[in-house]
Amino acid sequence: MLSSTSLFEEETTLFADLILPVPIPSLFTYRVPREMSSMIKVGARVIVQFGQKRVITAVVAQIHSNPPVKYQAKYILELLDDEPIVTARQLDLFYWVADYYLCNIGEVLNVALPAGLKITSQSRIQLNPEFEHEDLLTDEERVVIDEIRKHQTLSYEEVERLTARTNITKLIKSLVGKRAVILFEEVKERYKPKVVRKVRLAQGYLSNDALVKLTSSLEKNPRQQEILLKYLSFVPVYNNPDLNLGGLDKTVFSQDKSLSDAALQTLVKKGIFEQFEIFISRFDEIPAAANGPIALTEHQQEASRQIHEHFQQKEVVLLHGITGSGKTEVYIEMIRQVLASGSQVLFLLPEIALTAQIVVRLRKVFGDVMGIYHSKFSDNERVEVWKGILDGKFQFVVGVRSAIFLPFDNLGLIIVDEEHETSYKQHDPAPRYNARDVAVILAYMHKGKTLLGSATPSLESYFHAKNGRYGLVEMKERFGNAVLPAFELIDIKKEKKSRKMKNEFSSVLLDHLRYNLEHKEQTILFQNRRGYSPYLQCEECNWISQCTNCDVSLTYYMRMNELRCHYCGHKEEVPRTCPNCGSIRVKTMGYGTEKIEDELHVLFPEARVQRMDLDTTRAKNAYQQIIQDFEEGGTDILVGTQMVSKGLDFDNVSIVGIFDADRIIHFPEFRASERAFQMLTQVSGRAGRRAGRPGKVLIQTNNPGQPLLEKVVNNDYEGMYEAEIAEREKFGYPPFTRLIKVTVKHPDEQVSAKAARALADKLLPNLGLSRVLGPQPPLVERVRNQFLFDILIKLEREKINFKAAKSFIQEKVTDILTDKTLKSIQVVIDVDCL
DNA sequence: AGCACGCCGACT
DNA sequence: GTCGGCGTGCTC
Repeated sequence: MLSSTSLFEEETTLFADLILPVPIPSLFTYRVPREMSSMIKVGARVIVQFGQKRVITAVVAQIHSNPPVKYQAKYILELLDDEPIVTARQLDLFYWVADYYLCNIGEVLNVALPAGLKITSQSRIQLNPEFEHEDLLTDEERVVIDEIRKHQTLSYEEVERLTARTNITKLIKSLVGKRAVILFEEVKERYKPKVVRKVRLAQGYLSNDALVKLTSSLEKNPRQQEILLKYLSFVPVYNNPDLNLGGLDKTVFSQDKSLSDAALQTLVKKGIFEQFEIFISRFDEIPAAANGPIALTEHQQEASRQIHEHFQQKEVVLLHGITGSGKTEVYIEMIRQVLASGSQVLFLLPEIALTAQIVVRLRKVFGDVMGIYHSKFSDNERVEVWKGILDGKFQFVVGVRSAIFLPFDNLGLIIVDEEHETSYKQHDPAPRYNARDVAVILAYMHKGKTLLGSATPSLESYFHAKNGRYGLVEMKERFGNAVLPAFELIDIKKEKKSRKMKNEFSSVLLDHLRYNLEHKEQTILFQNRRGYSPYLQCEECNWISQCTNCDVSLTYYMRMNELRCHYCGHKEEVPRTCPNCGSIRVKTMGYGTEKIEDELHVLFPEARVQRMDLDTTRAKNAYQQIIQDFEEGGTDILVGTQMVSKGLDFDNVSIVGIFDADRIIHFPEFRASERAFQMLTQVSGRAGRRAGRPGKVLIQTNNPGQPLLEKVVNNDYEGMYEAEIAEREKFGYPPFTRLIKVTVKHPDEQVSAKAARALADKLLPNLGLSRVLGPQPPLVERVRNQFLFDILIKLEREKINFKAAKSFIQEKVTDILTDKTLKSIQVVIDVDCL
């Protein structure tokens, strides 16, 4: 009362609205403990109890002093960060993503934060000190109690191992009920900085005088003297006392077996040495290369000039540069300029391209101001990139799609390389965002620019560029006189008729393979299908290997001798006879990379063949290993899926062979032509990279006359674009419309169908027949025992209020989910689905 | 998403 | 009679 009221006001209780990394639409309000009030900031992480058992990390979205009226807020348990770990800009972006892609803010946070920044809570049990009635325990419970007495506490997993039962909740409940044990939560921060333990001389011993005295005083302690001498040999403080500050790594002493660790300890105890720890980076320190501008060719300079010019007016520029036109140099020049102006740069790449050569190259140019954000990195490494951006260590980040969520505060430029890549779109857990599109928004929020690059741009981007929404820059010359590869279309039908085929191989392809082997040149073979064969079939009764959980055939894997489902991961043993009729005439049908590889071994026993697909690159360094091997000439023929089409530049590849082009071209999907053109062009680009000597691309097809192949052969992107865009306009597909796919899932086909129908009926009156397609079952009707129905909604770009339409759709979905007969369905909304 | 609560079939 | 199945509803 006497003291100032302002002091009193400062003590009003604060509340914090938190974003929890769970799929719940609302924020949650917690009470800020008094001692935390002056410390807590928006964007900091806190730990809270959520529900009965869970303890989770949340991020502060708002701080205020309005106590909630309908419930009693719980206290925040702990504040993890003194400074925000999520910036205000990021929060804006998270909200934008949640809003645009129709998902919960918590789901965005969940993909944005690397796992290392989320703490885990693990339930553990300990003995209740007041436990008395031991006689009440069952034998099983007694075993658990004995074990707790031995180890103080046990985790759930440890109890599970102890009892050999699958569900231990009942057991633990019973123990709690008998007042034998107490449950508690152990909270662990996952991120551990990497530390180095060091020692250095204490202050008083730094002068030469003191050192001499010290050395002689240790005459009687030879072990300690040895340590001192060792230290001085590494850190000559008598020459330069400042060196002492950095100290010496303790491992230097521990690795030398002749030195005594005990003696070192004594020196520390005596206060002659002092111990300290430093945090070090998990990333190698690579200094940037000499900073002179790289020499751009005339074409590259021109492209660079045009990009700058467009950026005067436009937020986004599309750089359409054919394979080998030297886009990378243009990027490097751009990055360098933006960094020099003091802004940050983000360079996005599709997942597989990131491990490849371009990263090495960029690292060489930019050294350790460049951070790498990649899914094959460990949690700790990812947290280090995150923190490195926050405290200014990394000005430039090369990363995969989730890198758009990193804590930038001043982005000048985002480059999206291979912008047409579908892997920029996240499919499975929400948010189902497209990093390429989010990048444009993110750059805009930072008042920076976006540069999209591709040899085969997506129709959407090219459309925007043609219409002046984006700037368009084209690079149509191959770098350093390298010529485009020559194409040959091989008519499989003809070859079959004249019996020239050897299984999947045409005689033309075989001839070229043979030639290449003899001349020690390398070949890449492309078949966009994993496994040995996509299915097995009985020749007697036509039985086909099928997944029990999904409506797809099981792919046969010869090496593993098993059948696998590519949708749910289900595995089966290969039947020796037909499970239906018992016949032994079960044959493999169709072919994948494994079969091609296998046949190559038979056809060319001396050839060194490598396969590169999802199955051979699971291990952390497998991908790099295969590439390195190929680069060094250890492989003659590389067989692979689309993985071989991205970001690989090899000098000695003179032949690229493509199997089954027809399957890619005629895939039942409206984007098939675009995709096929992109894929075939990208793979073809792997051939003939060497100046002055054209490589050759052999495409096996049943129909060499089809227009799309003609366009691939002539490298006629423009032609493909014109033909496709006309179709898209005619049938109302992107880029003229935006697509939203609503998928209904339920284990009961009838329920699923009924719900989808009901939803479509709710949408139709307002949106109209032309905008609502379906419901129809997707290509694979059943996945993981759930029956799927898709409703595709097409919304014209300029005509329809997209935001309003989306909330209308969401409203109708909520309606359906409250219907008591249908509420058990799952609904997935995919905005801008691919 | 988890997790608790609650109501119906096969077993010590 | 219990154990355990998963449908439903809530979490500040």
